[in-house]
Amino acid sequence: MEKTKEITIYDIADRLNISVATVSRALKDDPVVNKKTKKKILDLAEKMGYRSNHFARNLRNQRTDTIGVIIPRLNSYFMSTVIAGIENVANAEGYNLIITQSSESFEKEVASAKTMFNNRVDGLLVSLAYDTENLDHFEQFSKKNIPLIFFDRTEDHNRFTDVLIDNHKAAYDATCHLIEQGCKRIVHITASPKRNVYIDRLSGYKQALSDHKIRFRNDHIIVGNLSAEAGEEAVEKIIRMSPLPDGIFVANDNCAVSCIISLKKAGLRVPEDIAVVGFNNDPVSKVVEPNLTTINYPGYEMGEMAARNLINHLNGSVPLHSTNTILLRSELVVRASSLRKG
Amino acid sequence: MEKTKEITIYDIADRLNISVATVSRALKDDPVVNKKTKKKILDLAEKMGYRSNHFARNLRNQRTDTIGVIIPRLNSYFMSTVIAGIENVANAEGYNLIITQSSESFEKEVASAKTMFNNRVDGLLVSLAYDTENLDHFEQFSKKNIPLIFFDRTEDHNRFTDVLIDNHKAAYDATCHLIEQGCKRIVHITASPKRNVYIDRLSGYKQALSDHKIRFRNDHIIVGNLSAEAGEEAVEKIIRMSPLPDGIFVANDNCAVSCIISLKKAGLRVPEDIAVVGFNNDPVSKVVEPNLTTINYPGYEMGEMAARNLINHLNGSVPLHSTNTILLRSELVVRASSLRKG
DNA sequence: GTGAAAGCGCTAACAG
DNA sequence: CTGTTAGCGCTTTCAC
Repeated sequence: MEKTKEITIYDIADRLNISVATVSRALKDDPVVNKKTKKKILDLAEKMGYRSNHFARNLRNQRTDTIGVIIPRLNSYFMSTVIAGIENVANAEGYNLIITQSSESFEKEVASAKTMFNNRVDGLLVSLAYDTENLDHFEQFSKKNIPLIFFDRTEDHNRFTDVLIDNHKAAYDATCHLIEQGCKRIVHITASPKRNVYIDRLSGYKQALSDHKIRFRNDHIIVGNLSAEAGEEAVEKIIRMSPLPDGIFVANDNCAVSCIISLKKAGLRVPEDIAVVGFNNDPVSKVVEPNLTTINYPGYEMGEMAARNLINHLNGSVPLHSTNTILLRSELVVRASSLRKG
Repeated sequence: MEKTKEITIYDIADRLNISVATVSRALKDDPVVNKKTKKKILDLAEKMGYRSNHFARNLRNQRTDTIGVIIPRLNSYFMSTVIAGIENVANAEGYNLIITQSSESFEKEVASAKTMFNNRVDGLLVSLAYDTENLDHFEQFSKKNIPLIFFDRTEDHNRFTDVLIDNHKAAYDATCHLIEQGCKRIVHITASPKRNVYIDRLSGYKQALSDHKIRFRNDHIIVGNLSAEAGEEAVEKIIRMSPLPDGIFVANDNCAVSCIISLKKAGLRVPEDIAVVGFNNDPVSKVVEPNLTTINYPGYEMGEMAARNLINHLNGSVPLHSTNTILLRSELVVRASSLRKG
């Protein structure tokens, strides 16, 4: 695995009989260097195949131009678009991304945080694992004033910035929509309310019921992991309920789609017997029949926003802790799976 | 953005009145260090919040423990699973990932390659952009003996390793299946055959026709970008063909699903009037009605395989250029969209 | 405008 | 088993 020798600024300096200081300056386009000298240096550097050594530079500069990203899983359309948004902004600003997946495990998240810390990322973007219960593993960043932004999945705190949608309101809107469509017995399928997103969606759901004088029933909450399998299991429970529910609000699209498929298999009509609303606006919502009513969740924008904000912190143009929560707009997208009127 | 001072091995050495060399050794768990000394060092390091400086280390070691990944886009289920596979192996082996998207643009891919080069990745995993026409931008890696592996999307060459499925055979199987189901006029929807995957799928399609004595017709090839929109446009063309085709083999699932939806809108029955087969086994293939027959494409395994292979090269346990092509198994998954018999 | 030189933090001879 | 020391390649004062 031997590599051919790297060209350094010393090689260039030698060949040109000038000092490394001048070469270093020329390479950074320092205006203090004589134009002709600069041109000579740049030309020779090109010709010799010089590339700057990031480590030497980082060692001096104490920065890495790297942003760390910790996400639960890279397996949803939503997360892909978030990453795409982050990548887009970060690359344009000359930052690299280091991405790790916590696989929804608190332990792996702690390990990831450590990796990021040791790699001295300049800043960190995090969407929390499902069962993360405290943020102690991020204290090290806050101690060193390394900016950290949570997106989508967060946790109560008052030290970092969050980029979110208003999950409470989105869930409220979704539930109200079902009620307006005539639903009176609405089941909510969600994940165990440890994470903000599920807590807030649940509270929005409850609020909508309460505002419409519908009594909240605990047995109308079905908790699972929001997978396709969870959807099937939930439907099994639902069809055994009496009286039969007439609406389902599911906290993500994949599970909602699975519910629709299972309901149909069970001989129920969607939306006539049971209306369904999902969450995320995954492309699959336009494939399932009937098409799924859902909440449009701006993943790409969320990624861009989180990255932009982080980089603003890094550039010092925005002081740390100046922003606490950035809310992105989301909206209900009504499709056939919930339309029982007009 | 001031950071609190970092602890270095010098600080530890000072406090313990020993040399930095010993500290350095202890930190790497060098067996040559006295056990008691080692324990003292490790304890103090922990207590002082020491973290090793990767740059200083890299500067010395000339390696980064970083693997670069260049992909066209992070927006498909397939690509997400590939990345998950790569990430899994890389993390387990102590490597970090730097990921960039070429956004299907040759220019961005060249820029990405340069970024990777300047970041001195130890190795590189690449899936080529759609319109990449030459591999000149990867020559720099090969010159420096930096191992480079292409996965999925590749290009003729004889210098790097490829990790692939047998696209020709998969397409052959898919087409034969349609023929066995009684299809005689099979349209193939694909992307412009610049990339191996599309070239090979086309050739598999042709071979299947020829083996069944069906004449190849140029107007049965519809070229687009395999998006959902491309699917709609393709169907518009198809329904104007006379005689009407009775089978469609689409080079990816998203587009195939869009075709099914459009065909149904046009009043055609799938599979009775037109049978459809896709490619990738994206989860959406089990949502569309009828469920989509497709090729199961092992993305996660492909990612793992590519990463594992690269790391073997890096560890020197496998000499560079020792393997040229790794073929992964793929298979036809028959579902309702193509079943016209039995 | 340019140069000399002191590190940034770590590792690996080499010497003891 | 431990210490001394010379760099890895670059940036940045401080002189000139």
